[in-house]
Amino acid sequence: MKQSLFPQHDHDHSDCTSNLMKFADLYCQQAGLRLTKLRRTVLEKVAASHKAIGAYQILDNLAADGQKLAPISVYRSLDFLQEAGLIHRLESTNSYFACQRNFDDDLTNNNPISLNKCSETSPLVFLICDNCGAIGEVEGASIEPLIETVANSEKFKVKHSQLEIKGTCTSCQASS
Amino acid sequence: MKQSLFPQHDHDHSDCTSNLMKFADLYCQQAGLRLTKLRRTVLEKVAASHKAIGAYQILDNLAADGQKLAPISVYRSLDFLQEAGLIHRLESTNSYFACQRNFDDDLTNNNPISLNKCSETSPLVFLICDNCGAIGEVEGASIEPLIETVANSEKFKVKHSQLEIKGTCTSCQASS
DNA sequence: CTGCTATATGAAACAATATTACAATAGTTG
DNA sequence: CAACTATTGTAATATTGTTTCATATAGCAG
Ligand SMILES: [Zn+2]
Ligand SMILES: [Zn+2]
Ligand SMILES: [Zn+2]
Ligand SMILES: [Zn+2]
Repeated sequence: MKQSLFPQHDHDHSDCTSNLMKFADLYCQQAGLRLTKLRRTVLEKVAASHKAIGAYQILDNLAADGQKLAPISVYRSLDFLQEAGLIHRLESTNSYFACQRNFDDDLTNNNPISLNKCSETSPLVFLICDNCGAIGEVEGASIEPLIETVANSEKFKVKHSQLEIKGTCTSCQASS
Repeated sequence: MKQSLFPQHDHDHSDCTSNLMKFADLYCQQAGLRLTKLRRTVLEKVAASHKAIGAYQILDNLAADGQKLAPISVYRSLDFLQEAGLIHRLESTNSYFACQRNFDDDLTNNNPISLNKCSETSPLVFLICDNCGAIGEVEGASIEPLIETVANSEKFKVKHSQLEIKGTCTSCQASS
């Protein structure tokens, strides 16, 4: 059962985070990646909402928790998490959000974790609500052929692509 | 006759710039936009190559010409030029490049200038060579329906979208 | 032309984002 | 344990972009 990319503003987000963290633990373990305490904490901060968060917001956030870090520490964790495909970076706003592609299925069905689920070799497609800040991540498969076509016509060799679509999400349209 | 998005590295770029500046003058005049001396100079700097250039590079560049400006002056000009659709901003690299969509036809055929040629309401699609830095700008029309489809399925109201595709251009593949 | 007004530019300080370089510590392996 | 690699700490610095207020200039009405 397919659920909306944009959860209701008042949904119970604790489910989202617990699933996400559970997935992250399993995924890193199986991929041989070290989700250290710091990296895990940073991921929790990023995953705390469906909005994108800035590096310095995370920094302040951690400071408020009593954990005072230098910017570089946060950036290093963000780099790791991005490499791992657990978070993405919104280029247009210098901010980061947790990858929300449906790992729920894998977890609830006890499927093996798909290691390359969010590999950056497939195109990234994001719907960004400029009202509430929520991000909806779309499976990039549908634009892949189109990108191939464009690239082939120019004999351009594609390594990575990212599509950022800005506008207004359903929830925000309803409450306007 | 359609020419490649990626000109040869050794092409005569003076044609590109003179056409571009001629178009910019006409376009701004007809659109009632004021392409002031400063804005025009900044546009020349941006259009000096098919690569993207950073705001502070432009600043240094102008300083080398004896024109010492504050950052804000450059940013204001860049904002104007972007609003006018004469340049674009690469979000992933905080840099700016001149819009190269074919105005040549209009100029050589004495067609009326199409005022909304590069309106930001249509999707922007860029091919970015990570070797030589050249940008190829693709007519976004082909991905428009796809974006519509994705957005409609989520009842998302699109305002703006930008697709950045990174890889290697033909010229650079040849000389590798 | 003269003064009025809107637009554009100048100048200085500052804010936000990100990186470099090197030291210290923790984890892993033999 | 010793040696090695990966991670984190610390401090300084680089890069990118904005706020604020003052000044200049273009376009226009009288
Ligand atoms: Zn949630
Ligand atoms: Zn919203
Ligand atoms: Zn050229
Ligand atoms: Zn190239």
